[in-house]
Amino acid sequence: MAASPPKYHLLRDLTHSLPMSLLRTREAVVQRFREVLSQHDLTEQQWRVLRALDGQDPLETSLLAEQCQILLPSILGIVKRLEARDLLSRRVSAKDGRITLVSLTPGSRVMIDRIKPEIVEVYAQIEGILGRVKLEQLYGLLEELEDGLRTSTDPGNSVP
Amino acid sequence: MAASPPKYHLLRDLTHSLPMSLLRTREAVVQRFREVLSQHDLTEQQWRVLRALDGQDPLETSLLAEQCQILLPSILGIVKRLEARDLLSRRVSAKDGRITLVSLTPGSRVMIDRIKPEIVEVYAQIEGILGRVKLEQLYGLLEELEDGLRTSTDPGNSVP
DNA sequence: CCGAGATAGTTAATATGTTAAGTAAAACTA
DNA sequence: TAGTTTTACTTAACATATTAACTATCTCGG
Repeated sequence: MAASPPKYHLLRDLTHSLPMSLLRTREAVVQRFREVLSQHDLTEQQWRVLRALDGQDPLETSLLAEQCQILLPSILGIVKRLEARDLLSRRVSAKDGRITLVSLTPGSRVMIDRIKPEIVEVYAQIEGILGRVKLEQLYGLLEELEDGLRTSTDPGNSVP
Repeated sequence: MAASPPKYHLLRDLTHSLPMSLLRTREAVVQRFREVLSQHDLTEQQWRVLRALDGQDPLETSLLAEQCQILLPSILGIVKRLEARDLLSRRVSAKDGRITLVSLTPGSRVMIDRIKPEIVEVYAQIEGILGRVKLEQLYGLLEELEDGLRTSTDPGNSVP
């Protein structure tokens, strides 16, 4: 008979565990982007921040962090470093003194427009590998798993 | 008509970019494991190292790093910290003075056996969310994408 | 055996990731 | 409205990630 399916009651070998698979694939993907971004002296995270602000310009720090999937303490450093390079500006909200609004600068807008097409290129490469159908399928599965994990926090926590 | 498919010649909104999807899903998954591991004062990376050694005990540093998908400079610190806690031991290879062999200790073996079942539990939860079929499908797509990315390094690099 | 070149680790310097505390400015409540 | 609680950051402390430079061995061809 055909190869038996993996047995989940035992531990899969490390190489094929889900966290590792996700990590390895992500690393492979991000590597491509990093090659482009490093040419502009940007880290992947810094680009995420710039990208997030592009289009919804003044954004408060916590929303920015959430969209970038970066924790507040990390975002703080990233934003400060970008601010030091005149790629971001910050100001305290007039309505709420606790909120800090972050926005792009003329310099970063130019930079973003220069980088975008290169990034689009990378996406095209990736699509070329899996094909649009499988790529959409992958997005779907990832989202389904993520939603499932975030919904059913622990055995018994539907809606408080 | 139905919703039109995403247009890849434009940039997907950040939230739905592939690196972000992979990151978000991985974070959601890893979060579950972290909850277990933190009870044992282990980080995700430290557990990866212990898991990798479990079964193929004395392993040289670079192979360990490769299997854990962790770069050498990082592995070094992780190993040293675990060594300081008597969870790992290191010795220079007799045959090759450049190689450092890392192995588990009695203490870490006990610890691993105690943690394993809890980790298996988490895997069961995850499988329960997607179901075995979709989970396997996900593994397949991730692997296919990863292999594709690693193979076609750049437009033109089949075999050197 | 000798020196060039390849290997396996280490260091160093920065940038992030993570968790726990600490702070100032709202929003709430008695 | 004073006191309490919540919110949005900030700091601090420690663990990793990433790239580059450096060191001790090895391997090899001559």
